[in-house]
Amino acid sequence: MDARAEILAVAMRAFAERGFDGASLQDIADRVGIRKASLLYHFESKDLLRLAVLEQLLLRWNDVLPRLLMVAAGGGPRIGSVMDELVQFFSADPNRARLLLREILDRPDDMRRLIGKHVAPWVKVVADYIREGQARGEMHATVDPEAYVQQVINMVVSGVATASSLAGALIDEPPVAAGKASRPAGRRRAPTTPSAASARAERSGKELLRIARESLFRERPTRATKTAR
Amino acid sequence: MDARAEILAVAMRAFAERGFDGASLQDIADRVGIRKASLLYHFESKDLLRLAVLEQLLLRWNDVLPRLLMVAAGGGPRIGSVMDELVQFFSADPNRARLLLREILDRPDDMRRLIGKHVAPWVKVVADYIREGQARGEMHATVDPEAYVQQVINMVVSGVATASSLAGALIDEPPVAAGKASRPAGRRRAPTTPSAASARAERSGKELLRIARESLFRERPTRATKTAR
DNA sequence: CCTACCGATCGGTAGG
DNA sequence: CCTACCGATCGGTAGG
Repeated sequence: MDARAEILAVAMRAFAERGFDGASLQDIADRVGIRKASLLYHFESKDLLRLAVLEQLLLRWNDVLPRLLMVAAGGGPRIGSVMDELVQFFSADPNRARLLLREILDRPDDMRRLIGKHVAPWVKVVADYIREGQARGEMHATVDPEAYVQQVINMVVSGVATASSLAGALIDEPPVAAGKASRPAGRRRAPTTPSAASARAERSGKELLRIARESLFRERPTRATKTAR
Repeated sequence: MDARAEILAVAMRAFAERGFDGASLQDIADRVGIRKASLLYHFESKDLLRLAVLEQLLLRWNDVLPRLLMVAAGGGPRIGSVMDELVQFFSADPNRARLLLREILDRPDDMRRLIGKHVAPWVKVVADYIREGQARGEMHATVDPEAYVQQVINMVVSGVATASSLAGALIDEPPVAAGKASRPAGRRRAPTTPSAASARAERSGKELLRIARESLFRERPTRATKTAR
């Protein structure tokens, strides 16, 4: 593999998991299998490495953006698809969410500029789409489009980034099947079986989508089966 | 002021703003106005200082908890008040939200335990309250109570922590009055006037409350005018 | 609470 | 891409 690409991948993980200050160049170099000085041959400084990691993340985001905007502005009446696209991007690699969140905490002013430049434009598009939906009476008139989109983005990014701690601690596994496997009665459960973690993530993700939907659309989005009245 | 209390306050700010690794004992000591060695006389190690800061945060939370649980479980039908209590706690000092978010990112396993111990119990209470509301037909039957509360907590904490970057970049100031002050036509606006920032925060916060409400209650929360059925 | 000091590690450079 | 090295800073200790 291209050395630069491998360094970027390793650095991405390191910055996302331990933070920019917590991750050392020595540590990144070790994981790549080169000397620290060699790493600094490819990236002139730690800060330039950080910027390259961010740039790479933006590039990947630009891959899914066109699809997202087509779904939003084009024919499809499914704003749910926009959400799906968003959720999938960050769920595909939770370190993307963690990295962004850390950058926002570490360098809020820089990130405000970056978000204003790379995110605000398509948020505007989605917000306009919502305004159309409001005009057609499909969406709640009380929705504040920009603020709504901001809250949804926040929910998705932060939700993915904090899922292991928040969902892991607050959500029990779903009942699954009644008493299938014999779980020893003593302790509550294993620290976290991967399957249990994903079950929690699913419950959490389903609720996220429900909240986003229910707070946007006026009626059940599924063909109304003569609700009450 | 008590030296320990002053150190805790300064350390809280430092850890929240720069992260545990990014904040140095030297820096904290300087801001307190003592020597680093003196700081380590009050707190045996940097890690114990971190734990003391976290403990202090939990103590303050325990101050508002009883009020919150009374509102939720007691007579008041206002789950909105629970939200208000939550929002107010973190808005009163955004560093509380930043610190918690950083700890979740830095030590997810530790925080999962801490949340399971100190947060899960009252989440259960609120979730039970929601189940009652569902049984009475006041709240959507599709709500997953635990997952809902988790998402709302996530929204509030992350929302407060990232407000300056996310809301700051995505939300324009509200129209306020039409063309009251003469804003020079050239640049878009000042980097961020404090009043503009708070206006954004208000729009963002209002929408957060709306989303939480609309996705929970079946009808307009105002007195049901003979609900359907 | 201070002065004085420690080994370890940090990001980064010189030179090949 | 490497070896060899740098000054600065880190958390922490000894001793008063």
